[in-house]
Amino acid sequence: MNRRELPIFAVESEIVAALRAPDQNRLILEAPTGSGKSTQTPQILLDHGIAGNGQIIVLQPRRLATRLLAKRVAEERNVQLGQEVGYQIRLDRVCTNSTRIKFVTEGVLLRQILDDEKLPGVSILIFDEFHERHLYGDISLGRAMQIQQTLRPDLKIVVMSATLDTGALEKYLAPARTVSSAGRTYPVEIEYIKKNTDDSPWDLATTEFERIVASGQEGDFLIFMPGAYEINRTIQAVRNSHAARGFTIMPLHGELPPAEQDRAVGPCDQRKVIVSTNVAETSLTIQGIRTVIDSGLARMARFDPYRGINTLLIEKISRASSDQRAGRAGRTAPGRCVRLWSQLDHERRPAHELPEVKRLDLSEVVLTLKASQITDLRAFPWLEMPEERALLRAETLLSDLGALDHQTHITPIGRRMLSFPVHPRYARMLLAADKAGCVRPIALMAALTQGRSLLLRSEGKKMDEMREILTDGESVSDFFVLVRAWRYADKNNYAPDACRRLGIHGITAREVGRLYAQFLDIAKQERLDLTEKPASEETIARCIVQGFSDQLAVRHDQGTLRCALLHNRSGELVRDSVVRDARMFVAAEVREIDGKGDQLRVLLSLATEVQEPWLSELYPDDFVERTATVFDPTTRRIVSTKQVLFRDLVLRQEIGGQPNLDEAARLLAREVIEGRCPLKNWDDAVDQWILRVNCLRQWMPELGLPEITTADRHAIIEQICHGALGYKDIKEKPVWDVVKDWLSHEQQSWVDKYAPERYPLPNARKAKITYRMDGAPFIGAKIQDLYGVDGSLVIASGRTTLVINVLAPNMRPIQVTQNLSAFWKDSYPKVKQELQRRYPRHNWQ
DNA sequence: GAGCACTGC
Repeated sequence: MNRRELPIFAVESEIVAALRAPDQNRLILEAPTGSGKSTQTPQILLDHGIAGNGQIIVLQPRRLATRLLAKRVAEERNVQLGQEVGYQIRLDRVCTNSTRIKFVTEGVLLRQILDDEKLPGVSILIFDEFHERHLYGDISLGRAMQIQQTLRPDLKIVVMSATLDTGALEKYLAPARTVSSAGRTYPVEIEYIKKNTDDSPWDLATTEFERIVASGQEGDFLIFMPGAYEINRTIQAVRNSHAARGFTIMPLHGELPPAEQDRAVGPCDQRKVIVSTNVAETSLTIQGIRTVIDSGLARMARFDPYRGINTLLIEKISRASSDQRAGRAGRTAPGRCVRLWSQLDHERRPAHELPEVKRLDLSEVVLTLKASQITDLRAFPWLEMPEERALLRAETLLSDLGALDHQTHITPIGRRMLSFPVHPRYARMLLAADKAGCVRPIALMAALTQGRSLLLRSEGKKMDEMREILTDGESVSDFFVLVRAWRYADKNNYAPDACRRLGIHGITAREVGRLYAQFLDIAKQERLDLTEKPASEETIARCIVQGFSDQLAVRHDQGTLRCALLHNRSGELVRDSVVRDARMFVAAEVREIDGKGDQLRVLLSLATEVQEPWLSELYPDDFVERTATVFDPTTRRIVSTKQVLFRDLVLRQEIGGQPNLDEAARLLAREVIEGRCPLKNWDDAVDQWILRVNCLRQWMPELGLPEITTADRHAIIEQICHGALGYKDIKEKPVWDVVKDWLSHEQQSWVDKYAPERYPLPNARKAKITYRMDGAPFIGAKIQDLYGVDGSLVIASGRTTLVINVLAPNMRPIQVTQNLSAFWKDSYPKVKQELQRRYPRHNWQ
C-alpha cells in the first residue's frame, strides 16, 4: 500500500498549517490506531520544513515499538537506520548528530532534559500514545512546556493521543490547535452479559466461548484475564469443553519463557484460543483475532502513600481500557467482543484508568524535578496534580535517604544519586557501598531488581530443587540468591537450556548483565571506588539496610511468618525467603495482594537479615527506650514491659512491673471493641438499650436525654474493663449496671416507659420491639396475636408509630404496615381465605 | 493459590 493512502494524510495540510508560523508551537493530534500517525507525522513535519534544521524527537512508551517504528520509517525513506532516522532506548543508541527523526523512550527524554534543559538541536517534540499517561510522559511534557515558556519559545510540541477525550489536554496546552484524523480498523460488535454474577471469570469465559463457537464464528479467540492464576484456570476450563475440539489453547503473559510467547503470537495450523493478561492490550499485536472475550479485570499497581506500600490488586478495568481490548478483535476483519459484565456495570465504570502520576511512588521523579531547581513541587505545571500525600511521602523518603535538605532542596548526595538511573533507594545503597568498598555487588543487586523477575516461579516442584541449589549454605539476604542465580547464568553465557534448568529467565539475566555494566560505568564516571576486593555478606547487608531502613520488620513470634513493620504496618514474610529464621530484617519489597476470599495480604520479600548493633551504629539517634503497658495476645493479659524501639517499631521488650490500670482498661476495651475479646453479657438487649435511648432522645427532645455516641459506648466498655488485667477478668463481668448508670434513675424510667422493650398486645402477649438508627422501630406479630388491634401502634407518647410485620402461622411475613385498618379491610379477607386452607387448625376470625 | 499485571532511565 502506498503510504500516502493512510488516513493521516487527509489532515496533512492541517497539521502543517497548525505549526507553520513561528508563534504556533503546540498541536494536539487526535488519531486512533491504524491512522499512521506514529510513522507519518514526523515525516510530514520534516518534509514540510517545520523542523528547520533541527531534530524531531518522537517519544514512545515502549522499547520494542521505538525500535520497530524507527526501522519502518528509515525503510520508507530509503535511508540507513541511524542516519537520517534513528532511535535511542536504554543501552541501545542508533543515531548520529545528523539524525533528523529520532524515536526515543520516555526515560531517555527525561534524562536528556535533565542533562541540558535547553535541548540544543531539537526543534520538535512529539509525544506519542500520550493517552496512556505514563509517569515519565507526564513529567516530560510538563518540563517541555516550562522550557518552551522560558528558554526555548521556538520549540514545537505535538501531543498525539488515540482517544477522543482531549478536553483536559486542550486546556493544559492552550493555546494549541487540535487536529483529528480517522483510523482504519474494522467494526467490532460488542455484547454484555445480562447480569453480573458470582461465577468465576474462567467459567463465564468458557460458557461464552462455547456459545460463540456454536454460533459459527470464524477466526481466533483472545481471552483477557487478570493474571497467570486466572489464565491457568481458564485454560483448564476451556480444554475440558466440548467446544474446544480443533482449537489450540495457549497462555500469554509476561513471565512466560520467550519461546512460549512467540508460539502464542505466531501463526498456527489450528485455530487458536489465546488466554492473556494485559500484555495483549497494548504491547503485543496478534494476527487473526476475530473474537475477544474480556473478563473486565486487571491487576493494577498502586502505591498507597498513607502506608508506603505497593499494592497489586485485581480491579475492574476502565471503559477506555475495555474499548482498547475490544479493538483487538477488529485488526484484520470485522469482529466481536463479549464483555463478562453487565451494561449497567459498564456505565458505572470510570472512563479512564487513573494516570500513573496519581497511582505510583513518586520519589524518583520528585528527585529529578528537585534537580532542575523545581523546589516547589506544588507550583510545577502538572497536567494532573498528584496527591499531596504522595508528594509528602516522596519528600520524606528522599530526606531520610539524605537526598533532600529539610524536605526541600536537593543535596550534593541527592545529585550524585541522580546520576544512577534507578530508584533512589538503590542509588543511596550504591553511595553507601562506595564507602564500604562493595560497589560491585551492590550495583549487581540494583540491576537485579530492575524489570522482570530473574527467577521463574511457576514450576512448582522443580522450583524447590532449584532453590536448594541457589540457597546453598548460610546466607543473610535473598539478594544473594539472585546474585548466585545470575552468576550461574552469566558463567553459562545465558544459554537458554542451562538457565531453564535452574528456573532462571535467560533473557532477563542478559538484560541484568547489561544494566550491571551500565551502573559500573556510571560508578566509574562518578569516581566511586571500584577496586575488586572481597566484601563480607555483612558489609553488603549493611549497605542494603541503608536503602530500606524504613522497611524494617521484626518477628515477635518465631512460629509464624507474620511480622510487625515500621510505621504501624504488618505483613508476612514470603515462605521461601532465606531469612525465614531471622528475627529482624529489612524487606526490599513490600506488596499487598489479593489473598484467598476477600482477604488482603501484605507480603514481604527480598529480605535481608539485620543485626541490632548495625542499626545502633548507623542510626544512633533513632533508638527509644520506654516502659509501656501492653496487651499480650497469647495470654490475653495486660502486662507492663520495658521496650526498646527503633523509631516506632518495638525491637524487644521485657516483662515486669505494675501495669497502669487506666492504660490496661483502655487496651482491654480495644480488644473488646475489635471483637477479639467479646463480653459474654453484652448481648443484643444492651445494643437495643443504647438504640432506645438514642431514638427516644430524638422523638422526645424535651426529656433532655443524652446521646450515647460511639465514643460513649467505648467509654462504657472501658469502665467495665477498669481494674481488670486480663480477658479472664472481664469475660463474665456484668455489664447492665454500668450501661444503665449512664442515665439517671428518672431517665431510665422514661426509657422504659416511652421506648419500651416490648409492646403488649390484646391477647396478653408482648411483642418485642426492634429499634434501629435508620427507620421506625418494628415488631413482628402473627395474625392471631393482632386480632383486636386496629389502626396504628404508637410509642413515645404517640410520637412514633411502630412498623408491624404481619406474619403467617409459619412466621413468613405477609405484609409490612404502619396502619392495620387498611390491612384488615383490603388484604385480610383474601389472605385469610388462602391461609385458612393451609392452616385450618389455627383460629381464624 | 504458596506468591505478584504492564512498562521505563
